[in-house]
Amino acid sequence: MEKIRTLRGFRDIFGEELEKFKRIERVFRKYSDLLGFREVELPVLEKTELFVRSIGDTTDIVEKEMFTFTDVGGDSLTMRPEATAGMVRSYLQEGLYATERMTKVCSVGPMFRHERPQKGRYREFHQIDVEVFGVKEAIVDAELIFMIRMLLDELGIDRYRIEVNSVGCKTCRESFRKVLIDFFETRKSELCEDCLRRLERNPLRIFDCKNEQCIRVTGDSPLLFDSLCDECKDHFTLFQGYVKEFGIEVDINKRLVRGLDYYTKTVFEVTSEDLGAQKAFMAGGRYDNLVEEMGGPATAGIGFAIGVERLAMLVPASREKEDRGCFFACVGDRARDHLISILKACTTEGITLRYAYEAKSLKAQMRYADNLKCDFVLILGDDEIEKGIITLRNMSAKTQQELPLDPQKVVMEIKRQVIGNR
RNA sequence: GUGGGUGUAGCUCAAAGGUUAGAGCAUCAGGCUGUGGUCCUGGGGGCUGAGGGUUCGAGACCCUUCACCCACCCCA
Repeated sequence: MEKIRTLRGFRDIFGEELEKFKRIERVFRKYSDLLGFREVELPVLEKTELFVRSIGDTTDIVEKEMFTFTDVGGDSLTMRPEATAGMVRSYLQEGLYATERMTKVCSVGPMFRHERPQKGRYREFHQIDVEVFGVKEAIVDAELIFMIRMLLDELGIDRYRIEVNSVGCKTCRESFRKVLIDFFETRKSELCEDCLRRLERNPLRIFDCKNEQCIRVTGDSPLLFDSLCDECKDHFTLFQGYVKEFGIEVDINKRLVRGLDYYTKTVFEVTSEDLGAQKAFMAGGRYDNLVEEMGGPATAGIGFAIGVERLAMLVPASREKEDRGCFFACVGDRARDHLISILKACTTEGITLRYAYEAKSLKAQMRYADNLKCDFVLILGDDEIEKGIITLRNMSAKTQQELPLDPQKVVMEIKRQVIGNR
């Protein structure tokens, strides 16, 4: 019979990788709390329309990467491919725009995109998401960069670049679009097939192309950054100044563009050369029109997402020594009768107690205990029972002592030695 | 969706068309009474990803298919 395995791009996450996930979340929650973010948990499944309207119906995500199906009632439903859409929906649905002057929220969970898997890219992947609604001032843009910096520092990651850019607002982007199309029309013959398609669709994304020839062309092209309107220019200048005050170095990448339609003004990406081709592991930006476009009041917004799988690849393996607890080795049926009382006492007092469920030779049990890297082994057999004692062996010190056969006293002694071990 | 690479034991990999497909690691059991790691001995474990073909003979060669990996597109 064929083994059933996970769907393509879906994985079991466990062991060392899961430990890194947990560490990342722990560090994240520390700073999201400190900076006043409120955590929310949102549905994984939403109406398809939510994503079509927010992400943009000509983006690749919406066109070919969503897990979409029709449910029994006939509605088109979609497994969320990113977090911001749901966050905006929730902000509007819960009426937060009316009850607080600004809103800082964050969320952690799985996202789904129907893409071809590769290094650092899966169909089910995890994002940590941060959003601020109702603040148009550039100081909050810088605050998010600061937050990113604190996270990276505490996680012990130092090989990365923070790239920033401005993609302007509706007005400056529209007028620039025409300039850009005119330019590329004159150089059409030099562009690759993909870029010719981009020219029709979204010419800004030609800047993303990895083809050398195209890169040469874009080198000669006018840049959106250089034709920002005064408001957008001022916003970016302020942002830069605040970032500098935080003492954070960022690289201005005037070619940086994002794949989602809703971004305005500030955009940023954190990249690492240690990740393979998918080198961006955090990214975000401002979206000052999105809330209104989704049917809410005109409300500024900004946020970013962390790709947890990608970030985990950069997190150094933790070398914290974990407490492997104690093993109970028993010889003979009479000894087994004491198992439950000892297990109860240990568990109550916070000591991990493990033992062999099936009867085995003492040698086998010792081997097992060693295998589990237990720090202590309790040995109980007929000899001990006769004398009313139990043997406690310290595995690393290779010493052992006799204790009275009393679960409470045994547990107290182990606790005392555990503290001494540290 | 497109291109390239790889599929052999739980894991990492051998076997240049010729016996019964091997090794290391892992696992389990022994090495005289009830004591772990090192060492020694032994055991279990495989439809060689699947299906077809060529051949006296296929893990190997050919075709098909599936899976995984990497890359493109795009994105975290």
